[in-house]
Formats: sequence, structure tokens, C-alpha cells
Amino acid sequence: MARQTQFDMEQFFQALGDNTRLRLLNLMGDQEVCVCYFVEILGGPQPKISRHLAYLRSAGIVSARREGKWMHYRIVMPPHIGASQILRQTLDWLKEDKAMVADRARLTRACCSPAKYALDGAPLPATVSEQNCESC
Amino acid sequence: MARQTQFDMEQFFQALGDNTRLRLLNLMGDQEVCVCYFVEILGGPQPKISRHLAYLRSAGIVSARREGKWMHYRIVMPPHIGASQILRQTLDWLKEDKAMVADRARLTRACCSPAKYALDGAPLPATVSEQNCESC
DNA sequence: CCTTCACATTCGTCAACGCGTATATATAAA
DNA sequence: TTTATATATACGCGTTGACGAATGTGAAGG
Repeated sequence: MARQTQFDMEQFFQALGDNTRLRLLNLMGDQEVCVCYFVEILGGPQPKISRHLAYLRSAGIVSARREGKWMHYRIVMPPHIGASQILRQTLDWLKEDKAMVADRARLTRACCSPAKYALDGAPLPATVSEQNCESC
Repeated sequence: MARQTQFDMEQFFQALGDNTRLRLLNLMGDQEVCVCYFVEILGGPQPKISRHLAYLRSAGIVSARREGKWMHYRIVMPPHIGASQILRQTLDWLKEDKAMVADRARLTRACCSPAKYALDGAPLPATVSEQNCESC
């Protein structure tokens, strides 16, 4: 027992080996976040965000859910326990990074006053388990 | 305090995102291993091994030591505590992988009867702290 | 010195990646 | 049914990475 599906470590680490993708994972944390927030916080062109999200999705690190016009992305812990431990530790590592802290702070601000960020009407990030953003 | 040198996470994960490099790290574990063993175990052309070792070295994950004609490589734990935890966990993860277990078994066999592997006279792997291979 | 051995580096090629731009798709609104 | 909005995909381009083959380098031995 405890036999887990073989996991593609190569692809897993490759997915983590890009700063934009690390920023995306950092913003998700344990929330489900709408793409429009990523675009707003990271600032780049939207297709760039979309492509990196697709990359993470094909690596099995995030999953997407559609809600009307909006797409929500969240981290899914890999089935392999080793991978999931490493992913968790990576997220903890990100929490200490200065730039990542700043990113999360901007997400919180955007979340609490969407109108200032051209995000009026956009669905708020929601904790994966519950359905509400705890800081709003 | 506890202010650690900023670590290039991107480069770190990129270094781990290749199966040959993961195999090399797995063979090192907490030993210092001579290049000739890598070439023997992994089986590919020698320049391939050398290039991947150079990649790992430039990422700060391994260090090299010359002993006469031979070069010994060992893992160096990154100065950043987050990175070093992840590296350690990655090594633990590798320990469970079937192919990686087989690689280590072959290293042990080669270590205990070098003559059978065209490694006669090659310096044995040595635990980083002590100077002898515990299985020979 | 010249050779041999162990390893590193260079070169050319091909595939993968990241980016910006343009375009396509899907849902909602008018 | 047309239009707008949110997101995804396709295209072209420059860069990086992995590879095999050839060559370079540093140490030991004759």
C-alpha cells in the first residue's frame, strides 16, 4: 500500500523554475484566485499570465474552475507525498521573500478595494475550503 | 539577524528540473563521489556527465575537489535555509524512487568490486564527514 | 619531453522556453 | 444577434538547454 502514482519530478521542478510561475503560486497560496487579479498584480500582458497558468496546469500543480466569464485558479497538492511536501515547503519559502510579501500585500489591497484596480465586479479570492475572502 | 543571502530560487529549481542531474544528486547523497563512478553508473558519454556537474556547480548545489587525476563531487547545502530544506527533502524523495534505488545499488556494487566495472584504482566514494566508504 | 589518463570545454544542431503581438473562444450583456 | 468582456491559443522570434562529436587541459608516468 501507500503505493503512489509515479510523479514526473523533472516536470515538477521545471514548473517551479520560473519566477513568474513562483509569483503566481505565491499569490494563490491556499486561496482560489481569479485570473484578472494575477494580471493586475503582476502587471504584464494577459497572455503571459495565461500561458504560465497553462504550464502549471499541465504540470498538475494548479487546477482551473470556470465561473461565468471568470476563471479561478488554485493550487492542487500533487498526489505524490514527496512532491506535495516540497510544494508546501516552497510556498513557505516564498512567504519569506521580500518581493513575494509585497505581491501578496498588493493582492490584499486589490481584494479590498477592487474599484481602484480596474477590477470592479471581479469575484474576490476565496479560501479553498470556505467560500469567502477572510480579509474583506 | 538570520538575514540570509538572497538565493536564486529560479536557478535552484531549474537545476533540479533534469533527470540526469537528479540521478547525479541521488548518487552523491551524503558522499563525495568520483566522476568516473558517475560515468560508469549513468552509462552515457563522459562529457554529458561533466556538463551536468558543471551546471549543478554553477547553481551552487555541488562543489568539486581535485585529487590527482580524479575529481570528486559532493552536495553542498545552500546557505538559504529554505533551499537547503527543499534539497534535503528532494534527496529523501529520490530515495524512494525505484530507478534511483537501482542506481545507488549499482554504485555500491561498483564501489565494492571496482575491477568488474573498469574502475580499478579509482578512489572510493567517501562519506563527507569521515573519509571512508562505510560499505567497503 | 611525450604519452596516457581523467575530466572539462567547445562547437554545431535541434528542441523547448519565454515573450510580445495578434487572433480565437466562451460567456454575458444589450 | 450583435457587442463586450475575460481568458486562451497561435504565430514569429530570440534565447536557453541538452546532446554527440571533437578538442582542450591538468596531472601522473615513462
